[in-house]
Amino acid sequence: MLSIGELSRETGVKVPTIRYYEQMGLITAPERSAGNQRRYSRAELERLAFIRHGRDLGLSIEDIRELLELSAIPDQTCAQANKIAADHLAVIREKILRLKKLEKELARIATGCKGHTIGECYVIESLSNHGLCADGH
Amino acid sequence: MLSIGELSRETGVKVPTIRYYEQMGLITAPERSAGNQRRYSRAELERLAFIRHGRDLGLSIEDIRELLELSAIPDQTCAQANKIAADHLAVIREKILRLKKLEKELARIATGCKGHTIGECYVIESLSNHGLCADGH
DNA sequence: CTTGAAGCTATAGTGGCTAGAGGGATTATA
DNA sequence: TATAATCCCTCTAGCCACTATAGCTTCAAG
Ligand SMILES: [Zn+2]
Ligand SMILES: [Zn+2]
Ligand SMILES: [Zn+2]
Ligand SMILES: [Zn+2]
Repeated sequence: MLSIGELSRETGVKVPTIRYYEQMGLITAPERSAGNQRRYSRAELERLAFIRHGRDLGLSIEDIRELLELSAIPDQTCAQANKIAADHLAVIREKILRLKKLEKELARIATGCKGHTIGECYVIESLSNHGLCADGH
Repeated sequence: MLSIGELSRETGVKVPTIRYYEQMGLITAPERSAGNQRRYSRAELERLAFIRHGRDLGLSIEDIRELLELSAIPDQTCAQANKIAADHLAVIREKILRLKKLEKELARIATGCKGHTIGECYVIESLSNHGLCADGH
């Protein structure tokens, strides 16, 4: 049996976050010690590691909740699990595209200032005037 | 003089967001009509457009607040404005790098499932086992 | 003068945590 | 066994940048 601190160290999930996940119903309330402290089993550690991995991959809590529910039914079709992964990949790709556009614009803005005062500053001018931007963002 | 709705249409900033910016002190409380409704001048429209452009470029409210304060002092050096832009560019580039790693991992996960049931699902397996991941994320 | 859109304030909710206050439990050492 | 250090408990509030709702008032067009 692990204390919440040990579980935290083993999974890399911070202690208040573990309690938060319990409150959100992502993990069930564990056993308690005689003095009312949480005590976790190995199965609970694995579940938390699954959650952590999902979060590290950028999945939302709700996606993870659904994947956890699915993973409890080994005989069911995995179409929905595949869809969650595919949808999330699409979201990440869109984010990358958006950020690349921003990067282009910001690289121009951040390197374009040849002046020395605010009155001549290309950064300030660029923010005042979206017409200087190449892409629509 | 513009009503808050007209200002919203002209800048693309939603009405509740304009009120929120006022509350945050990013824009000053405008004149009011006889019936207590907000009335904006062209100068206020330009200030809001500046804010909107900053947000579209991903700057934080605090960065924008600082840039607005700087822009009021045309004779001062613009070093700080340039720094805000450069720092933000660096943040965006880091985000892109992180998302590209995620994309790689997710592309593998989302396209790797050859099974049909949860029990054989590569998505579920990948989440359970970080060892399958190439990069540390 | 009526109607419907638009505006007002105040409060609470979003996601995913994180921080702090004010205590109780456990464990290691003396 | 005493004590001190560390850990853990609950509860509440805060973070960011909005967004939504409720219950009301004002405005502009016909
Ligand atoms: Zn400059
Ligand atoms: Zn622009
Ligand atoms: Zn599958
Ligand atoms: Zn991994």
